[in-house]
Amino acid sequence: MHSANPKSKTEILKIAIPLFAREGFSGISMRRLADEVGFNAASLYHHFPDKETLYIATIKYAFADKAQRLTEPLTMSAPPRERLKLLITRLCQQTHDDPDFSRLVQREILKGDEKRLELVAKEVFQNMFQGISELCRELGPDYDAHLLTFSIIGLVVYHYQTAPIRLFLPGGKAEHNDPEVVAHHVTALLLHGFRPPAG
Amino acid sequence: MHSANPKSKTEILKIAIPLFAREGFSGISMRRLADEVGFNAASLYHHFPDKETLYIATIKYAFADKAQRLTEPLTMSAPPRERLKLLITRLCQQTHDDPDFSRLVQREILKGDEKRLELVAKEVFQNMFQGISELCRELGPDYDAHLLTFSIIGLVVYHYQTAPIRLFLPGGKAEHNDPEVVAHHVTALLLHGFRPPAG
DNA sequence: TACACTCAACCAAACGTTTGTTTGAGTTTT
DNA sequence: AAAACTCAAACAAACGTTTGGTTGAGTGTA
Repeated sequence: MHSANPKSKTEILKIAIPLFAREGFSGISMRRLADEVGFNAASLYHHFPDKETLYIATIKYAFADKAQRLTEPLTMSAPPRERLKLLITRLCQQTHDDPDFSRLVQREILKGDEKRLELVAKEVFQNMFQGISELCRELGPDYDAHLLTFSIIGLVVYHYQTAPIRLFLPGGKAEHNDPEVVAHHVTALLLHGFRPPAG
Repeated sequence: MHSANPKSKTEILKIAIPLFAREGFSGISMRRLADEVGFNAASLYHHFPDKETLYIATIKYAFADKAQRLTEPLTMSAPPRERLKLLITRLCQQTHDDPDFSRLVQREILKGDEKRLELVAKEVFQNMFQGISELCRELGPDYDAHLLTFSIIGLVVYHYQTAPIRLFLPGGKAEHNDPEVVAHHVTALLLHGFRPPAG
């Protein structure tokens, strides 16, 4: 009984994720990737027909199951404000722990291929987006739910996106990357705006 | 008095901005850039010693004077809330009108070269950052000014950054890119949090 | 047990193309 | 005439990809 061995395939993808995330599609050659895996460049073509297929497979692999993890805090039964706190905390942890995911999403948006963006939107973000939107309709019924949803995500994602440059600007500290610190800040800002209650 | 003719040089840079912004450094070849300019590839080497120098010149050219325009609304004498509204409105307009600037900043952060990030931070963003930070200390004295400053910028920048994918998510409309709509939304959220006053 | 056979996995070498860059000679401008 | 500018042609290196294998574990037959 012969079956395609998925081990090497996913091992290639695991190594490809940070490479493509940091250097981009045209920034990583097949030889460079093969070197990192410990293969000859030709061996990559045994598992994938060409570079673009390998890249798309890398993205799909990096995005797999992310949708579930992101929607998890939304399914809990708790007061809206508690669900918001939980969501933001989880979002901060996730974004902090897996920066390559954010980078790959960023690069997909920068490339701007509509078909691929539509796929990513529907398969990765749609569930989380709708969950947050419903929460927004409860907590901020006077706002546009679409705008507010992206504001919540943006407050978290943009913060970690700009981490490398924030250290060079006044007041930047390493502890500003602590997910709990960020989550507390974002939650307070969303709930109360510029004038938070004491504590 | 002989000085290098800056005309061709800046014409090259003007054309290089959108190309590098959309495709990245390794995504644009010297031949491709020369074609767009209407030159032979070799001619580029009369104006710039190599590709990297050309790229850095492109960034500097794209970033020039941006610092001034961004700080302009901060110098006005008006109540803090008015200055905030003005700042956010201008930030939305600027980000909307010049998407390539945001893209180049994004790519610089993605690359993560510390020396170049330090340069960009100090020469492009420092003034604006400090101005917003002072405004933050007036409007939201209970917050960390550094975190709050990045929250303000992030609310605007992330919104336009994600424009290409927002259309594929529920509730996305073209009018969500209107700077006035975005400015109104962001200002209300910052001032009041989830529960804005009527109107 | 031994033998022949299959097939996924891997690699060395080479393919044609594209890359960044250089050269040298021509054209335009001053 | 001198300086600034442009180009066709060529360079080595790196690129994505193909070719033609070798290997070793699994399977069926005797």
